[in-house]
Amino acid sequence: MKKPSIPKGTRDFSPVEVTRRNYIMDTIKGAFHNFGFQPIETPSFENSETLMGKYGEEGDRLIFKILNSGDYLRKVDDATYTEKDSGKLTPKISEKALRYDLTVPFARYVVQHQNDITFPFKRYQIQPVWRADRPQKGRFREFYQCDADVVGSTSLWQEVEFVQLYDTVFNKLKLDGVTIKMNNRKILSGIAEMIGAEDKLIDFTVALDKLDKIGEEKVKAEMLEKGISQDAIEKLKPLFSVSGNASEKLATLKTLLSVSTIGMEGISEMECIVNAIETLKLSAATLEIDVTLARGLNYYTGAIFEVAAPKNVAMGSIGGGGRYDDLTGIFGMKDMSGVGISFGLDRIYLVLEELDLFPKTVTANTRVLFINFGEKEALYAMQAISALRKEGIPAELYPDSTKMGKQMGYADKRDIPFVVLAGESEMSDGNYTLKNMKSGEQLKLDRAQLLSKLK
RNA sequence: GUGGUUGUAGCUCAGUUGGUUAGAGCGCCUGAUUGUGGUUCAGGAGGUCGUCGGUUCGAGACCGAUCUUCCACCCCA
Repeated sequence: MKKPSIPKGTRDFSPVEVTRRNYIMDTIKGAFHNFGFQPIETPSFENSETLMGKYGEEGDRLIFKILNSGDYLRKVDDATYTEKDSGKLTPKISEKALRYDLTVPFARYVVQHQNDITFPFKRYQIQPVWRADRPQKGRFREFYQCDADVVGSTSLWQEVEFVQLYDTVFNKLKLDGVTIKMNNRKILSGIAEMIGAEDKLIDFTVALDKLDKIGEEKVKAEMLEKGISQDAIEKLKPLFSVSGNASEKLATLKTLLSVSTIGMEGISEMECIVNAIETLKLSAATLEIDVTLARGLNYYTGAIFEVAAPKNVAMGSIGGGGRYDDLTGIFGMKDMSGVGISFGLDRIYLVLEELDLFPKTVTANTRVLFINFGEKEALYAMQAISALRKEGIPAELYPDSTKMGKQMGYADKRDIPFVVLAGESEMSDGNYTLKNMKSGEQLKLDRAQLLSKLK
């Protein structure tokens, strides 16, 4: 018989994995609450028109489309069918699609429920999203995002709080050495303006983003290839060597971008955030200015964040976010600024695993197993089990009265620390024999003693 | 979506230039041990070699397609 399997890029989670994932999720949730965010949930699939075109051309390709139900092909006209143009056929046979991220559904939620929402609205959302990508290490086709966003406030204090939120979570997870990289879309625009390549902003930033990965020369080559002039690239030169701490970098940028109003605006925003964080201090993370950071440009308009795992772990970013002044604009609601961040649960899991940072605490395991000696003995055991459970001590009875070796082996394999043996002789004395599986020590106890011993 | 890579027992993997009945370790089951697990010993079960097709007298091995794994690109958590 063919062995069953699961689709590419999806995973099953074992009890240990679920426990560990819950540990991360509970930590993040706790911090979200602590910072005043409220939870919402949205459907796992949306109308296609809600998602399509919101993530760029590449995004559209990676959205999982859901086939219409019924005899969907019959409703397609012959011309469209014969043409075999997927782009034209898809909207006719698919009207729903799986959630691709949590930000766009959130924007939809805000616009749809605007009359019931009190602004500024701080929401968090922890749900799976789906991408039809090719899986790699730390990249799956089904994965969880943990997002926190605020809409309805342009205050830079939000950005400051998000930096603190990142720091709080990583501190609680004992994950030291993460770097929160920060940039600002306005600075990128300013640079493009300065070199006279405003129209090539996206191409220019995508190339710039690769600086630490492929090096200065290759970045220049890619820019040249995208039609950015040699002259313009020359003007970028000082940018490649911006160094020092945050304040020093800002000072350098100020002289470089003095000609650009928008660039200066970005610098002053970053300055505000950096100054606040310098006073408030971070404990687990470092805030770093990185003018080459350029993610999510399809909607970010101000601050851009990306969190890098500690340097000794080979892992891409474990979180990201930014400010988007007009996210709800795509659904017809103007002047609603938003800013938010996201935690990559699956990647954080891999990092904690690699650094052996999961707490050793005994997982929500059974504390005591009662050996089953038969009907009468099982009933006797159940009385003690009920009493233990009432005290909050996880206890269970081996369901079948099979050979003792098998029952003991079960306790051993499941790492259950105590076993109770209660057969005829114990029953007649009103006792229970408690065995410590680690030391092998055995004690005869009455029910009250058993309870206090297992507490 | 582009290029490469991987698939043999429940798990980790051997398997020679194509040649008879495909192996090991771990795990599992049974017994030594009918009220004592983790150790030891003896025995046992388990595989249409990812799938489909092709070459050949003969394919786990060679060829093609497809699925899967991992990697790079693209992009991203």
